Amino acid sequence: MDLAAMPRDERLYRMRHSAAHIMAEAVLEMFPEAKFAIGPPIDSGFYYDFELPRALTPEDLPEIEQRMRTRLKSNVPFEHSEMSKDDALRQFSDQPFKLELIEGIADAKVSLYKQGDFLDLCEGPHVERTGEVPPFRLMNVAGAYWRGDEKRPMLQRIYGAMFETQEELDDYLRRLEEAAKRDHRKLGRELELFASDELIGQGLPMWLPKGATVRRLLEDYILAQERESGYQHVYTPDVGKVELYKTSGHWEHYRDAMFPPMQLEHEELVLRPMNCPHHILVYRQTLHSYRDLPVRIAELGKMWRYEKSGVVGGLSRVRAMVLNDAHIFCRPDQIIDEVHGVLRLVERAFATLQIGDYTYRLSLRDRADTQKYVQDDDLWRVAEAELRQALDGAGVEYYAAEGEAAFYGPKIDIQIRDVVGREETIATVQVDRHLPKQFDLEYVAEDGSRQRPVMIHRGIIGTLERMMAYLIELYAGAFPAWLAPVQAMVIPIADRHGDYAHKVRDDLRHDGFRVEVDTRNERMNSKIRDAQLQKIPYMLVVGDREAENEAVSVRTRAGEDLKAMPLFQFLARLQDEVATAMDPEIAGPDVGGVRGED
RNA sequence: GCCCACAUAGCUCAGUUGGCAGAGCACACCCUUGGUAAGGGUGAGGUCAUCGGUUCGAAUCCGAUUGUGGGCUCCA
Repeated sequence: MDLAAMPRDERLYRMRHSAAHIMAEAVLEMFPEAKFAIGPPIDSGFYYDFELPRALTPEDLPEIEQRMRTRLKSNVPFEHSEMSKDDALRQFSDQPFKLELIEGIADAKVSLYKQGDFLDLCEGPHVERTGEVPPFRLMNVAGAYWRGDEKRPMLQRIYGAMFETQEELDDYLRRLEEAAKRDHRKLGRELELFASDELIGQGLPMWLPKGATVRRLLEDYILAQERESGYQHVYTPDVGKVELYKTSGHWEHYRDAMFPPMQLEHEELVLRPMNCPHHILVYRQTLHSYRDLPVRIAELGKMWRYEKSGVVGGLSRVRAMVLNDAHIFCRPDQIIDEVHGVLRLVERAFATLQIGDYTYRLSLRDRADTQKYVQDDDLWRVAEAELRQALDGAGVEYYAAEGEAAFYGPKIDIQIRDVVGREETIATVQVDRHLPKQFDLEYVAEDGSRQRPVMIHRGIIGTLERMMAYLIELYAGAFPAWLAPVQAMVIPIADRHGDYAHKVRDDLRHDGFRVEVDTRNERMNSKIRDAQLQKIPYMLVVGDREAENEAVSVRTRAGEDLKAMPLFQFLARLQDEVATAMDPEIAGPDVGGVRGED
């Protein structure tokens, strides 16, 4: 079949898959004793897993690449064949991973592909000849468990990037470089947003003054939104007795991710991995009437999770985090409305934050996994139906994903992608009938009977840590004016303008803005450069002319010179900009402007 | 947790076969007082992540620990 006539996806699939085979051939040539496992195409290229006599290093990649290029030049055909399973078992008798794969095949015959002398168990399809494989680049070596199972052997995986043309490949590599530039860990240090210290520990970052300012603004924003939507905020402790988590079921289902308990005189305390049990106990403090429901209990709740040492990093994966958390206790007939309310809050917050690229995921349990999820088929079926109904009613597109549910029920997760394309959950909504039962929650119904409320777990902006990591990368560090840690830097031209510069700063601060004066003994040019690198939205240059006229000369970080204007005029402009940004319904669809600014 | 790599000044990084610890930026001081992306000079700053080993001698070689990065597994 003619490659050019195929859909792009299929063409790329064949090319990438073929490149994986060629790489396996090259690696086997270098290491005749190598055991090779599987090598599929992926989004950006391909990989292949091997068990090798020694560890590969990045220095090995050029040689493997060179051997691959030689094979491309030889332009030999990919030949398809079939053989019986018995023959295949003999053929691959010294390849344990292949043997396992063959044994897992249901058919009597297995499919194989051969290029040159290299024969691989493979369903195909491939390109016709090795010369049809386009430009590629071997990227890195990594460890990966055989069949993704941490109890099986660790193999060495080689990743390659591949696109149809050299231009596309170059473009991909350039995008990776751009992504690295806006990595929140790099910008977090450069912009003094957060830091970590060996003496504190892994996954426990400190929020520096500027990062803390942004966080506080985010907190203030979301708390205000929640108050407007009828949430009641509480404060509850970071710890609880082990007994609390035995009742909730976390101890059984979540213990591996919890910090070990602290032994006190007469009790065992644990750092909480979730806020739900505490909010349940808040609910239980009074007897609720059906008239009171829904009761919406919210908190910026700190949670502690004992994440494995290999996964923590930056702000996106930490061991102590603050979740914009809430639990809605409602009657069954209120569920759909409440879920809709949550989805509306998410959409509004995301619009304000200029988060446009997100997807809805319906996270279901893996039915085969009887350990991870509470066993109660009715509960799961009902909850799933409700979430689907809510999603359909809200008119949003979504996809279902098995094995992504909470242990007590299915979820709607709102997924975003970080700069290098890794998917992460930000917002979540979960309908839960399990915990209300565990804690014997009640409300008094119209007829005086005691009924069990349903509990909706939800987060709008997720954890402050992950949201901050995401926003740093989304904005490339150039926070919109309403969120910027410093909104304006006053730049006096000479020492004699210091008094006026401080007056400008104090006036703006008086109106609630975050303003600093650069009093260093540097030239104006140098101060502008530094304010620019700090991505401060406005630079206010003040010299003789401005001091005489109660004015400021305004320069934006985009490099635009707004010329001199009266201070009150700048103030009005800033007030207007902030108010507009914080209310996207006023702003309309065009709230952008600073996203991606570099 | 597992596989691999890495750790030198606050930051970004040099440091040759084991032989006196380096630069730029940032910081302090002095000169300079300026009009929209880096003015000049001087100076201070390091138990080369930590602990142990090999060696006449270790930033350099070996081991362990801690931390960081890329994956895997997991996950907000």
